[in-house]
Amino acid sequence: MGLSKIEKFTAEQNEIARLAKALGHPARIAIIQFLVKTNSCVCGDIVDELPLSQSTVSQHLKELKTAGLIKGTIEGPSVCYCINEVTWLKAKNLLGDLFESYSSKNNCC
Amino acid sequence: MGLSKIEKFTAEQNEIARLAKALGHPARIAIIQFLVKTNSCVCGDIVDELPLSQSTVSQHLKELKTAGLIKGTIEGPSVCYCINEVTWLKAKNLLGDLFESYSSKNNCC
DNA sequence: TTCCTTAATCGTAATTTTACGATAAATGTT
DNA sequence: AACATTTATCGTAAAATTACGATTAAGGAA
Repeated sequence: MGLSKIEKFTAEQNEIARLAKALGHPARIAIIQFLVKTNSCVCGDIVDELPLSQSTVSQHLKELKTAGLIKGTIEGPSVCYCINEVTWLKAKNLLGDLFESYSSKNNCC
Repeated sequence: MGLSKIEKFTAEQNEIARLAKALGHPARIAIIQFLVKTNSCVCGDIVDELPLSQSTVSQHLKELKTAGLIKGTIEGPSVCYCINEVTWLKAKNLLGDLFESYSSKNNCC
């Protein structure tokens, strides 16, 4: 079926999974790392940074944008992308809390 | 094509993406949260906790196990699962570093 | 041994993802 | 206006994901 039954899970579980899934491809990690490294809007250079075709990169950018992790603003003929701080912090907190919630004590196997 | 060109990216990018992808489904988040909550080996109760069939849950468990995030030990007729601490901490660090690497200063759009 | 329980695997189907070339749309330049 | 640049979208194909029922495998209980 390929379609997750999102209605069966909590809003938080769906949200965490949605954000993690958006980060679940090396190209998108590369895009994020590039945006973080330059630490400002990046206009037009992203395609050149990736070993993928322009259309494929555009698709990955769209997925990151749909997930809310980045945002793009039109700047003349090109588009400038940067990290979307609000969702970025939400992802940081949700995933951070998940990782923090585990304690190695009582681990029996 | 559905196949990511993992050879085009760095080992770190692939590793982060691989771990994030494993967390990219609400059922797997639910499994992880359940294991974290009980904070010990969970034997046989996982299927009952999820709104999915036994075979589907088994498939999700396998993906988490393949990613290294959980481990299962055979305990009589059932299998006990728990968080795999080593990979869990690796994921925590890799994703943690990624989220920490972003600073909202100089954000222009 | 026979039965029951538990979990993995198989087979299958629908959907999504990944990827690329080609095309379209939008803006700036000459 | 004509052209070049940049990015999104369309069309397509291959592969992966998700899901379930049915079956298999393994261990414990009667």
